[in-house]
Amino acid sequence: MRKIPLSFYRSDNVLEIAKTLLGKIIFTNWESKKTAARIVEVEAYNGITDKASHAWNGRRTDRTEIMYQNGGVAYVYLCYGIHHLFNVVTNGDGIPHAVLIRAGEPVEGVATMLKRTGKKKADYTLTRGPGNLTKALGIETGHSGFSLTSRQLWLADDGLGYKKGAIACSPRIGVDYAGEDALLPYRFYVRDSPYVSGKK
DNA sequence: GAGTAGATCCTCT
DNA sequence: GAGGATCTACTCA
Repeated sequence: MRKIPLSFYRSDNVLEIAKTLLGKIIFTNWESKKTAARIVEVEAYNGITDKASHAWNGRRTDRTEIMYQNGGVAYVYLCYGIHHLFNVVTNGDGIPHAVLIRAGEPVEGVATMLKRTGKKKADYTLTRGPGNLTKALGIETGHSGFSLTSRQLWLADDGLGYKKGAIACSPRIGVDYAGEDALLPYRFYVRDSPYVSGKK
């Protein structure tokens, strides 16, 4: 198991990074409670030419400023007033690429996840969907800007790789407002994981 | 089982 | 002041 190095995030091919992130593991470790989930679903947000991205057309605000940072930091923001969405910022300084982590499989600290989410038993709803995932991992907007190589939050590679046939792609979810860009096949997921969100 | 409303608050206009 | 990279529960059939 090795921590993913910063150089990985600095690639200019956000689609490649998104695909590669499938099977990797997100660790969080705050308040002495360690939790981890294996990523099974992601979406790529391709910078200023992508209407679905917050940074579309070079929009730059206090909130999106994080996306313009050098790759390897977390971008967390609140959606619908309830859900925290966790993104991995990629590419170099000044280029607002990001990968939204949409779903994972619990790996470690399931008891802690159950406590955080208020669920009684671990089933596939625990880390299915971006809102549930961040809740289970304890990620909140205050963690936006954290380095992904820090001691509290990091991504790791345990050597597991999915075969090409096990990975599928599709248009992104919940971005109908983005016009034709909503049709781009920028969502990648593990085909037979019950933790993948969206239609069954 | 399918469809829809409500929750709830930060961010940008 | 409106709306959103969502989820859940409830209605109706």
